[in-house]
Amino acid sequence: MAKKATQNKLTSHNGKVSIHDVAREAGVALSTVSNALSGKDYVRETTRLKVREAAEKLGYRVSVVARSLRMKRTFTLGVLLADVANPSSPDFLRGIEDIADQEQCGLLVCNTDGQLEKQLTQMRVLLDRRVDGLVLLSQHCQQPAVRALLEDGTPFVMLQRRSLQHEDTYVGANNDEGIGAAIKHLAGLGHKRIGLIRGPRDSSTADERYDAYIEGLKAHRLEINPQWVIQGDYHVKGGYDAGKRFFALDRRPTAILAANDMSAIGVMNAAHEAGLKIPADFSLIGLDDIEMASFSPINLTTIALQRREMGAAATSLLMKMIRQKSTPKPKKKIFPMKLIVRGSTGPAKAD
Amino acid sequence: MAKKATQNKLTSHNGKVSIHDVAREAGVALSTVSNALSGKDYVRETTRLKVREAAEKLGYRVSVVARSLRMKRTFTLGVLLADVANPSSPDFLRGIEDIADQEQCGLLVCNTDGQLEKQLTQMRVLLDRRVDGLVLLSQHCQQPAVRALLEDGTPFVMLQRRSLQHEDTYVGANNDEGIGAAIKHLAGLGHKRIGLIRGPRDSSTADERYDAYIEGLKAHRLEINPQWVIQGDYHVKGGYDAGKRFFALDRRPTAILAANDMSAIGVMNAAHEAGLKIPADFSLIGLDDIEMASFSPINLTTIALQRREMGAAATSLLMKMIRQKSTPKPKKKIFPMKLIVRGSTGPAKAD
DNA sequence: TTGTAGGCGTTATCAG
DNA sequence: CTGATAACGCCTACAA
Repeated sequence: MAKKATQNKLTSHNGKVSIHDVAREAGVALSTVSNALSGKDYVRETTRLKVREAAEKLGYRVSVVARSLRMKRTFTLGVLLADVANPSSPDFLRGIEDIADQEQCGLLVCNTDGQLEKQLTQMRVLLDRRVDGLVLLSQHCQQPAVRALLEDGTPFVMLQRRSLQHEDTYVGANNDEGIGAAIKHLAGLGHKRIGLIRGPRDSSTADERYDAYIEGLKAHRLEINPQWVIQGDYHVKGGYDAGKRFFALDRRPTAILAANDMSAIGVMNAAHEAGLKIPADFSLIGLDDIEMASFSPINLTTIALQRREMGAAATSLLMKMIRQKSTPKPKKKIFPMKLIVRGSTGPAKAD
Repeated sequence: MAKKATQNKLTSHNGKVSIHDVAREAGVALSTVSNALSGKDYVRETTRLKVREAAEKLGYRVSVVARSLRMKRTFTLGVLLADVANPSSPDFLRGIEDIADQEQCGLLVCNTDGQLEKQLTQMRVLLDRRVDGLVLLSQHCQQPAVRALLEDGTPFVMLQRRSLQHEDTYVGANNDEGIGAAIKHLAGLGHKRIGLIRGPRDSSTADERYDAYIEGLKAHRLEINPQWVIQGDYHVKGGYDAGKRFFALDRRPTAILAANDMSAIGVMNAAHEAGLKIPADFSLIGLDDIEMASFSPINLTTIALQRREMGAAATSLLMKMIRQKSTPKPKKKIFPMKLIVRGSTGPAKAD
């Protein structure tokens, strides 16, 4: 019995107070402290109280890292996104946080800048930290290297982006519906030439929206013209460039559907520079409904996305997967999109 | 010697492969694996290679949680901010991330929504996870309860907010300079009545800016009028309300200095609603220079803050504190502010 | 240069 | 109901 060195350890706490100290203070066994504090129902109330008092007095705080090691659960979720600075990211993040908070989980947030290499690095950072699950809000979700990392067994959800080649749990939005409503709105205003600024390549969402655009044009028997589809990048600059290219066309669209609000803002910048008025000279529709879209100098008609709700839904799904260790069949949840008509759309100019 | 149960453990890895497995695969001792992988220079190169190969083959990834427990270092930083969704937050976050990444640290990000209660909860979440350090980008930094948590010994930096009652390591901006330049600019344009939308209470930065505003007016011998100082909250809504109150004044300012760009946007919304033109009817200056400020429909004259640089500087300071365990004297780093003249300022209207 | 033997702070499993 | 004791996976003296 005298072999353990535990005894002399009892006195020396180098800064942090541990469960040992609480046990000693409360005059109970170490395991009792753990049981009492973690709310085991078989602990006598008086004991629990005694323990709690001791803990309080000593300023004891559990070490989540020790607990994580033991429980093989870190109570931490990893979030991978292209760019926090994109105005739509924080809303998703908030939704994720809503659930994480209520599940006592922390959030490890990483940016990938849309670069595969960075994404891999960040995924490793997350996995090495043994996060309980991953929320992927980033591109490259069908790259082999990414998939390899995903095979690791850590539960994950795709949010807003997905891999068409894999059956993953996914939360997205009904792009058909959103784009459809936008085109219907424009058609109703008499627009016959509708342009599209595409989202980045390697984005499933951008693909879906493109398809929905084509479908929408067909549905309203509008002209489909490859010149009216310009590649964007979800950023202002891309929208600006696309806008300039549109304006340079001889037969140019009377309405532009932008990949997202930031692209639409880019178009606004370009229009301003070119002396074109919106919606007098052409109509413009964004997508996302970021806060800024509603500011009166911008006043952008756009297709709203329920980002916070989507983030929360994805995280709920993730938590479910984490809880029931076994991976049942992947779930999908598609949120509605809603057209918000503001001041950037108006009747088509008579030709 | 036959008492240890280590041996039968060697075969059973329930999912994750551990350093044990690598040791066995490589035919070396467990500690050698650790040494080899963590780059100890006394490991023979051939051994290191052998180990690396084995690790690769088995798909071994270090468990940062186990390492954290052992090393008493989690390689994780906690970031506390009022709101990720505020457009200026992500830029700070990026700066923080720049350094964290290069230091192999992860970032645990929490929102407080400016609520003391939430801030305390989040701080506990962070501290329980034994983050190596804290970046505080949130209010309430002089509340006793917050200070108590800070006493815990975890290194921390104040970014953009600080406690005037405590000597903390702090990274901020030169508010005098920024506000001074703005007022000089307005005075130069002939403005004699300059209003201010104040930042939230309990914010040191808002206080500093208010002081700078008063100093600026004095320096240019301009009228100081309490009616021209309206409380805002750094949000659009607060700016909108303030704007309306300004417009309702009988003798109203010909120029408004907003607490931040979001407040300024709020004023723009209010002006639009009231049929007032900027800068024809009054001039407006924001503060932050968020990306949006440069978009042509907004085109806001503003005072730029080097957010990303500030975030990075704060984090560098923090890392330094973490490394040299001892807490030397707190450092301060003040960044310049720069007036960016755009289209929201113009000559004062003749009275 | 490599191997051995703790122990970091918890929780879980069993005996009492 | 409470109390020993063994892991969890890793790092680090110290010994060989």
